[in-house]
Amino acid sequence: MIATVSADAQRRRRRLSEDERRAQIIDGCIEVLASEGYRHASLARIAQVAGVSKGLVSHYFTDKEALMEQTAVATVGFLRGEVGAAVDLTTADVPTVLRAAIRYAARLPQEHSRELRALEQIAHNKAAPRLDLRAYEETYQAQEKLFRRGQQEGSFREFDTRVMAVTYQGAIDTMLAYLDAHPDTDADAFADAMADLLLAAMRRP
Amino acid sequence: MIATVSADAQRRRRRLSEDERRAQIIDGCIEVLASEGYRHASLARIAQVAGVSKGLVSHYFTDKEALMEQTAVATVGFLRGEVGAAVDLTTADVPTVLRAAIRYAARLPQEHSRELRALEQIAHNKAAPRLDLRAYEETYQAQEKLFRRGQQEGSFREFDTRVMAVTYQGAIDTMLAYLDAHPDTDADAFADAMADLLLAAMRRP
Amino acid sequence: MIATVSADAQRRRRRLSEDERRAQIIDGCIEVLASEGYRHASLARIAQVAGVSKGLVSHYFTDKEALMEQTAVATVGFLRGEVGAAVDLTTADVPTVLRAAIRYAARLPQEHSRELRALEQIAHNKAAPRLDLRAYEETYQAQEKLFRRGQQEGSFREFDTRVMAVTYQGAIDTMLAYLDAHPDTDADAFADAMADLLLAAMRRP
Amino acid sequence: MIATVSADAQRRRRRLSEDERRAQIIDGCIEVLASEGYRHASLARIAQVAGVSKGLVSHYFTDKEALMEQTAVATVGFLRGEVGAAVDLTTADVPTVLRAAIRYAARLPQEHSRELRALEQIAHNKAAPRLDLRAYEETYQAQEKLFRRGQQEGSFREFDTRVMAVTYQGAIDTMLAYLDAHPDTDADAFADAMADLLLAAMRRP
DNA sequence: CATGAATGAGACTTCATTCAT
DNA sequence: GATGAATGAAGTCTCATTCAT
Repeated sequence: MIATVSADAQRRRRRLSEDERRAQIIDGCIEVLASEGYRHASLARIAQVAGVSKGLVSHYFTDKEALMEQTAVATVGFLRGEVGAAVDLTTADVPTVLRAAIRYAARLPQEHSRELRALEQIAHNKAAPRLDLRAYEETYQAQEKLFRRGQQEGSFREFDTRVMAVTYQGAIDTMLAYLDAHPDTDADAFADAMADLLLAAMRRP
Repeated sequence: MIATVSADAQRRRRRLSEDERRAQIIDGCIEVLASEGYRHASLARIAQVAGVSKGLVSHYFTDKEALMEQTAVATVGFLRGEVGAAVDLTTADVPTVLRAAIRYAARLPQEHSRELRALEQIAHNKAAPRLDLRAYEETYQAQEKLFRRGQQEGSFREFDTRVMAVTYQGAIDTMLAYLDAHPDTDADAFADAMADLLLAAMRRP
Repeated sequence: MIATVSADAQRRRRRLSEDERRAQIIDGCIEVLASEGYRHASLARIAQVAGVSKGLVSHYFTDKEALMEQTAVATVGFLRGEVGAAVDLTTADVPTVLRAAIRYAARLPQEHSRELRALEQIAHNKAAPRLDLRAYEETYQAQEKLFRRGQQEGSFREFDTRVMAVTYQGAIDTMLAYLDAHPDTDADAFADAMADLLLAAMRRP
Repeated sequence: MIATVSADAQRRRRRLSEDERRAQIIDGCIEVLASEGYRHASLARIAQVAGVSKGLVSHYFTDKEALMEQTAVATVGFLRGEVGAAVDLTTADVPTVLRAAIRYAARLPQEHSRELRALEQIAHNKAAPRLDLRAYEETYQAQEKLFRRGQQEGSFREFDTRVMAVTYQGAIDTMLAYLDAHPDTDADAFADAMADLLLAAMRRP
């Protein structure tokens, strides 16, 4: 949970700090996006789920677009923190890093399905798709850097790192959606198998 | 082009068969989705672009959701036909089939960017995500069948075919989006490189 | 009455020509402005009084500002036509023209109180007051031309024609408001008395 | 300035007397009305300009209408005081009084443009137009009394004093608006010319 | 006394859908 | 069959007013 206030949503006219209210509204926004989709994510519905009046949402967020954007930023930051805390990108060798990253990613749908779904809803419905492209570009570059390190360390063969980054990211994203849609799947096993496949694609023969 | 009626869209009150009308409207729907996005795809705008009255759209399609669904079905069928015509799934050995399939897919964004974008818009805005799951399930099973054939033929090593299918499909989908967003990329080279990577993941060492 | 459709306002889903609908809506707008003031002239109220749905108002008029502007233009044109038909500005000598104009103006509050009030409401609440200034400037110049003709014809003494125009117009406008607020007043007598006063101010002694 | 507190508007939580607070808020109200118009005169904006919280405005004034009405009353009283102090209505002969009054009025747009504009905004947006009528009635009667004195003193000819009062007041009001809209005009010269015209209308030939 | 967070009614506008022509 | 005028529900946003602090 990003916000821990949802339990008290019933009370009337509680006075909260600006940050608490923003978190509460953003949490409601995530909830509606995740469970009902962007189509039904009206400000009225979000306010209702957040346990807050419509007017208050408009008071804290200039307009709907701003709310969505800030929700996305907050959620990305939150997830990045979770992943970052779990995966050490620097010390280990690259195959180990990738295995850990894939394994960790595979657990996200179980623990943060809500946030993942909300993010996806925002990403595919926002007016300005340029931010998306930029965000992906950064991700690709970070991954390419990692792949090149693997190549320099000798564990990876030569391949086009950009193509690999697109392949890798596509596999991960699709795995997240698949695991979210099939909760009975053994996520760790699935992740390990996918890591095997991807590493087989990269490893020096 | 799915429909070949767009040229005549100007003419007024042409008497067309039901199928022609549906195709005309679906083509307008694709056009608006691809160039203006789901947000701006009102029935009025679709009718305008299709060169048809609003009332006629409602006459041929129960409601907006039905129009979107039928547009998706028609477009998927169309694309599947295009790919199927180009790739012979039976005679060649599996690695060759996959190379050809990936290469062909990579050319889709150039030739059918409109249809791909429209499909994406529908997929991420539709009310019922179940169709997606079912459609994907069929695709996964077809791919798994292919992978198992490769394993039986001896060209592929043992691996979890479901995980491979998810990996493979994710890579392809992401490639399509990447090539659509980066039109200057050499699609054939990109496809070949990705085929190398995926086959490296599958081949017997 | 500008529009003659108000009687049928009850019927449902009558299909009218664009011009008739515009006139119907403009008539409703005038009615609300005159009887309830700009404050209460919401699109919803106007639609209700016009016997039309809210949506139709938005269909025929881009936004509220456009509705108000077109209502003003239509009403000014209507009143100008009424006055123009009654007063011949060219043949008679200037004092006679002014007497006739003042007398005619004094009758407006009886016959077109609604239109006068509506115009006033729009004039004092519109966003761009520049049009007002321009409109008044034109009026002043037309009056100055008339006053100069009187001076050349020898019936008027020398005076500052701009100051006289401001005085004259202020007197007329105030008379209209006064007669509208005091319907029992004998409008013709009032007009004649005011014409006497204003002509006394202008006549060669 | 009606209130002399605006300089201190910055200070926080100053403890002021009730009257001082009211004056402070009324001054903010005038300021917003004059510079931004009734449309933008929300209580929030008025409170902000007055350097006071929204809640305090509601605390001192029952509702928005009451604030507007009291602002109008205070401003009218203020302006009347200014004029009254400058023009001696009793000692001098009537033509002299009128000349002085018109001249003084002509200076108001320079010195009290803010108050005049605010008053105009309130007058044209208030719910109850009855106050206006009553206020005007008093003004008319005072002027008629003056005109009758002029007739008794022999300087004025016989004329309908009510018509003259309406004419006179309309001329003055329009002059004020004209001078406010055309600041480059020589106000004294304009006033003298208008006094000439109005006195010509009244004087015994 | 004073604040400003919070509410909720209502304004404008868009649009899927209906139906007279 | 085909049109597009008309409807009305829903959405976003504003703001006068209330009330916990």
